[in-house]
Amino acid sequence: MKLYNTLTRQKDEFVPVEPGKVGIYTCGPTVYMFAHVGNFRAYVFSDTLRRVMDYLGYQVKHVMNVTDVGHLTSDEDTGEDKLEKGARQEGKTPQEIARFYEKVFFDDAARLNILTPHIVCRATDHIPDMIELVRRIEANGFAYRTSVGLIFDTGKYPEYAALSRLNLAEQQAGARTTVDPERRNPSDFALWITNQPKHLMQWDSPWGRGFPGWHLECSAMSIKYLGERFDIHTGGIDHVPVHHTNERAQNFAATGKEVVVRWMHNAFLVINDTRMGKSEGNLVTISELEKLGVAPLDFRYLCHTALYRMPLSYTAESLKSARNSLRGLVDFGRNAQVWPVKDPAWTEPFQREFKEAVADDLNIPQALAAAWNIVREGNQRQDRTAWAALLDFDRVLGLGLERLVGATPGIPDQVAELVAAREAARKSKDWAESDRLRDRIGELGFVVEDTPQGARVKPRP
RNA sequence: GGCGGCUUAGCCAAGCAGUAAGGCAGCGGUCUGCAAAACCGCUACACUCGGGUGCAAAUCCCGAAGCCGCCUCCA
Repeated sequence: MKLYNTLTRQKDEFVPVEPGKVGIYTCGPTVYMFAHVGNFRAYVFSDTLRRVMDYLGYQVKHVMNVTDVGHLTSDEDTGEDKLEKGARQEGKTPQEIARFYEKVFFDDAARLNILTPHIVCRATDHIPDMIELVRRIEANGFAYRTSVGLIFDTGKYPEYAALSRLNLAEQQAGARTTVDPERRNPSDFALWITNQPKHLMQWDSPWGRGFPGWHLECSAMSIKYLGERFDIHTGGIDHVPVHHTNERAQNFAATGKEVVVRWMHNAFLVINDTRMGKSEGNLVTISELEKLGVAPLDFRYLCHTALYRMPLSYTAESLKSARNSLRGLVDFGRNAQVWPVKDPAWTEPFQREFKEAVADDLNIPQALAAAWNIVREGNQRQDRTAWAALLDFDRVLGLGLERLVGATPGIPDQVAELVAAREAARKSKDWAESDRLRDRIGELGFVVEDTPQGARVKPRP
């Protein structure tokens, strides 16, 4: 299979570190506020990556962090911790805040059929691992002290700019932040932050009481769970220049190796020609999506309509399109599941197309096209083989088609009575009464469809 | 100022050198008491614009325009 690598800026053949296995580390949520649909595009992406790897027969180990400390509100290594700010605003402890939003995150993820990573690790549970990693970094001569704490010396790592292809000489250092005169290089960042007495979450360390820099947790935990050389690290494209660049530098400083073989980054969800972000004030959560009449899985389908590396338009129209598409797939399943199996082989070319598409840097749009071709031809053939193929595809798509098809919403007794009455009216060809009853059923929020097998009722779309 | 991305039908979006996937919407038809649902069919002589290199370019190169992201926290 081929996968894009941010480091090399090209698609190349995936060769696992250990044959038959793949280790994936995903930059997880900072749990101090609700995650929005833009965030979730990233997790649909990493989930899809995991599912594709599994589909192609790899033994997957998927690790994701939960950031519950150390993520400051500014990058000056002196600002307020996000968790603590949230706690102060809501009158709770940082841990209460973190656990609350962590739970909401995983509840939302579950509604998107995002599989829980095999290992979910909280930063605060790994402080000793982080301290140990910093010891190694310091022992290897990559750190120095300032009044802020222990600082990473990016000047010691010639490869520092490679991941994001930074032009450090031309970068306008401190263009939007104040320059710390104690730093040797503008890009240097804090490994361990001390002298912040107002900070609630503090731990003892060889460098004094304090707390870890943001980038540290991902280095420490990815190495702990996946080893000093692992296959894939995922995250949003915004993490390339700072977070992942620094992580990579830490990894090298501690181990002397290129720890991450392949970096993969998803592009943003674009809403009204701008990104979705807190400062943009255009956040939409999964719950709010449902208020708009859009199911979480409709959103998952939307994510599948574009390549993960391309910006995806999030509009009322694109959402509606995704919702209708998913309904189409489900409606097909309702019909197809009762057809006989006629020719078990005709879907094979499409299945091959599907597999090739997902193995080509996760080209889900192309894979989806194969699925729809099966739908069209399946309809013509009236062959359940089509449905079996779609259920196989769903191992990658994660739309839960089988469950969606099986889901039969409850029909209120009142509606059932009206339907029965209408059936009687139709039998006696009393069309006026029949139509009146259909309108009445419609007012109650249901649609009745006449089929050869009798009336079928479902909630109005 | 630096780095990067995008521009394909009404909308979303694949394709990345061999003559435009797929979905949504729309239109026509079959079915139906009428509908709905479902199904069948149709819908870009063309890929922002201008040059260039190829037998061949949406696809490669150069240039222009528009839009966007990152270099503050951010998926």
